[in-house]
Amino acid sequence: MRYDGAMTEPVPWLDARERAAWLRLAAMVELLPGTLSQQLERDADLSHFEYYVLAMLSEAPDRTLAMSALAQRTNATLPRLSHVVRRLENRGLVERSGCPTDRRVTMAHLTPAGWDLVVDTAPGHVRHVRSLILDGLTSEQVDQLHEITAAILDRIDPRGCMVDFYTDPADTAGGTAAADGAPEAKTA
Amino acid sequence: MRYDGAMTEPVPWLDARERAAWLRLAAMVELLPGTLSQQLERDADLSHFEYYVLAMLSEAPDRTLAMSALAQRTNATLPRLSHVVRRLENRGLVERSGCPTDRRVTMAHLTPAGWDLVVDTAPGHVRHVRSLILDGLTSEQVDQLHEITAAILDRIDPRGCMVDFYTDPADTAGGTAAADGAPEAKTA
DNA sequence: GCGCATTGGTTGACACTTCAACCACTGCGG
DNA sequence: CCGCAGTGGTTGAAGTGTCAACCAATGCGC
Repeated sequence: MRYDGAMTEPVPWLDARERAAWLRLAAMVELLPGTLSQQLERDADLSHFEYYVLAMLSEAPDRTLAMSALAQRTNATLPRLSHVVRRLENRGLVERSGCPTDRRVTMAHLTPAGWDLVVDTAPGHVRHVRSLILDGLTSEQVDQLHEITAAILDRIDPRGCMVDFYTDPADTAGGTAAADGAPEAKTA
Repeated sequence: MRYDGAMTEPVPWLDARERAAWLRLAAMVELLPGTLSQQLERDADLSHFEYYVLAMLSEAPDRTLAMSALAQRTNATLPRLSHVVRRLENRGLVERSGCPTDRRVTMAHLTPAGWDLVVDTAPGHVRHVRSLILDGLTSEQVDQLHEITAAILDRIDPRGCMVDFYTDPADTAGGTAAADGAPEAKTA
């Protein structure tokens, strides 16, 4: 399983700048998920991923989405989503039902209780995201972060599955009032 | 467990720019760990975290570090590290031994087999990191990434535990030839 | 209309992380 | 020198993610 004993090509080692940037990125990727989940677990007994699932449903038309569509929007594999939705269903936050037109498909629907939970949880979560990420960055850095993450995602997730749902300039004018996709209160 | 029913303070919602940057960051944080581990698992049957542990040991004086020091350098909790090191020890890549001066402390030492594995694996890993992250960014963006991640880490990890070990300008001149801390071949 | 590959989704087993409890040791206050 | 709080580390149980296997339904080729 060794990589390749012979020196096939000179390895383009990282220089100090690259190394420092990469080590910090790695540290952030390691630390951020836990930090995000802590606040949500305390306030709503939800992991960040669970919140994400509920939030995406809360924004969908009819608060309903096919499992595979939901998986794309949440960057999850289908098995993972299936397990999580089952747990959320047991808590009465989500309901599953078959799709009449294509009976392979399972639709996930946000219940009123699930909606209420998202509505109650969103403000605190937005505040938390703001205080962790955005408050420490200048306006230029937010734009830079946007560009950089877009570039990296292109290479990590070639199909660009997720991520580009809310990039459409349609609502750029109105100013979407959501983090992770908080519910749009007006449509409630 | 609802967040806070009453409208205490107006929630500073995210605008379109902030939201887009945040959603991409969240997606990246979700997707990157798996992508990183895949390559290492294929080439060396190591998760990214396991590689990180071996790499940090490979750079330490005498290739040895106390468990708690190693935990800091790898952004891990002590229980997590303890489990992982036990597995690595079972594979003969690491050895544990008591510390004579403070008998509470456990020292973790990289075995020759562990060293060889890191040496063989590092080039492929560096190439992978380069192709995933750095090749898609301009030189300016690498610096921006450095600044942005530093700012975020300040807020996530107030104690700044890890991360600042290799920021010291001492070796900026020599150009450390490491990603995640690959072994410094010259010292071998 | 009959195969058959493909899609959508679920399940169970296994691996890993987290959390709380716990033990051993240190070092400080009296 | 004793008691005790704090540190360093390990362990086992419980929760979560991943992977492979599987099933049902679709729709295409013929």
